[in-house]
Amino acid sequence: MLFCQGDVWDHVLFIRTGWVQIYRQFPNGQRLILRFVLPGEPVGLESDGGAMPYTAETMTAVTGCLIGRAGFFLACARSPALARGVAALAMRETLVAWDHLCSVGRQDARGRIAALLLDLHRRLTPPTEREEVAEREGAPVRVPLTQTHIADATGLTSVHVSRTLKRMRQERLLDFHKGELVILDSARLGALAQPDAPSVTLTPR
Amino acid sequence: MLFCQGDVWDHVLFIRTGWVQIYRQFPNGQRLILRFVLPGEPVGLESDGGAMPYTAETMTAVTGCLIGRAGFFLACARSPALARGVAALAMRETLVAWDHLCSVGRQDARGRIAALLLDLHRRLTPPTEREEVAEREGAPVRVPLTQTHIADATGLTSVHVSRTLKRMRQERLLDFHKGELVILDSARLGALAQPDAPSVTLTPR
DNA sequence: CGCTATATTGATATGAATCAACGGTGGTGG
DNA sequence: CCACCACCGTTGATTCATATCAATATAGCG
Repeated sequence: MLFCQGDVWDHVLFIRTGWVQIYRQFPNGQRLILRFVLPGEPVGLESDGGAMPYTAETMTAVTGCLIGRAGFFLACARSPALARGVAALAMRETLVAWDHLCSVGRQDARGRIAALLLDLHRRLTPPTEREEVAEREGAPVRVPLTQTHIADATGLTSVHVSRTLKRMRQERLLDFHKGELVILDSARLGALAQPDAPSVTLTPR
Repeated sequence: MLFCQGDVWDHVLFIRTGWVQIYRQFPNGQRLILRFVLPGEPVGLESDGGAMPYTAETMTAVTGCLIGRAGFFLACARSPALARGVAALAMRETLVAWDHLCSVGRQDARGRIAALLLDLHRRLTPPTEREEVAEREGAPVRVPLTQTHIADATGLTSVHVSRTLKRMRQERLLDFHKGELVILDSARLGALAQPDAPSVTLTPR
């Protein structure tokens, strides 16, 4: 547990290895995972300096670079390039949140799970290996999630995630078992996850 | 229509008066409203400079300040304070998106609508008048939304929004008719919208 | 060994979507 | 002035997706 919703946390942590989950918890005991933090990504940037509006908890052993919040923003004030980079990071963060929002707000269980697992799979694949999509299909990737994690990230129930994963396995879309993710048919999965509409074909208004 | 998903839009627009909706559209014709932009807020900041990943459309007559994207970020590069401000803006934007995500992912129709309308009502009320919550109850506020807007922002159907608003009206929670929003019982509405869990009372893990 | 967390499966309940019809309203043009 | 039309909201009947409740299996772990 890095910090808990409500804590004051005057640091920023850049993950080098391991996974972290960022989530909100609700009075009724439910929670919603906002983001999985992978190596190279920051934790704790989104804050006004007061109580953290979310919880950060490690999912595996984690190493990273811990920086004091005040010092970090002091450095930003001295380096416009750094400040600009942080702004770009934060804006990309918003776009990621909006993708997530669309997935949860407008897709069914299969679509949400497809979107989540495809996104994780993509982020875990070095960009140099892109374009060889077919190559990567069938290769197992280590993804330290439980079905409960998937449920909490997609706004579903773990029971329903279990059923849906079973169905997707039967449909030869993917296989997910014991933290091993195998993408079997990225084309059909991508269609399920409904990538952004080709805006050219949409009549505006 | 300020710009359409897929367009290149090399500007940033700061709204002075009027409302703008930011949304994603999907191949099947559905859409999801990501954000309502109110006076004082920016449009088009979240972008990598390429095709816009969302559509921005005016909901009323709008005035504002239109700035070239390149010039704006040039100014950021010269003024660390400005860059820092933009970064803070973007981070707050992410927190807003996460609130929205929680609402859509973990609440029922009443909760989602309550959260949306309370949020709009709060943003429309000058901060100087805070603490006089009871005062503001019962005062109608102009909110230029249709029920379809509410549906597209909450991930529901306009049919279901109609039924749910009727029920909330009968429960004396609020009244929304023809763009006039009246908050009747902000306490019960706030409970429905499930504000952040009081993290102190939650046992971590 | 029993503990706890995780996954699976079945039966049932429920919230929301869908399909369909209809009424009001404002705008537009004849 | 009226006829028409597009949009918006309402309501009812029905279907469907997902939640809920409950039982069981399994595996890791101290």
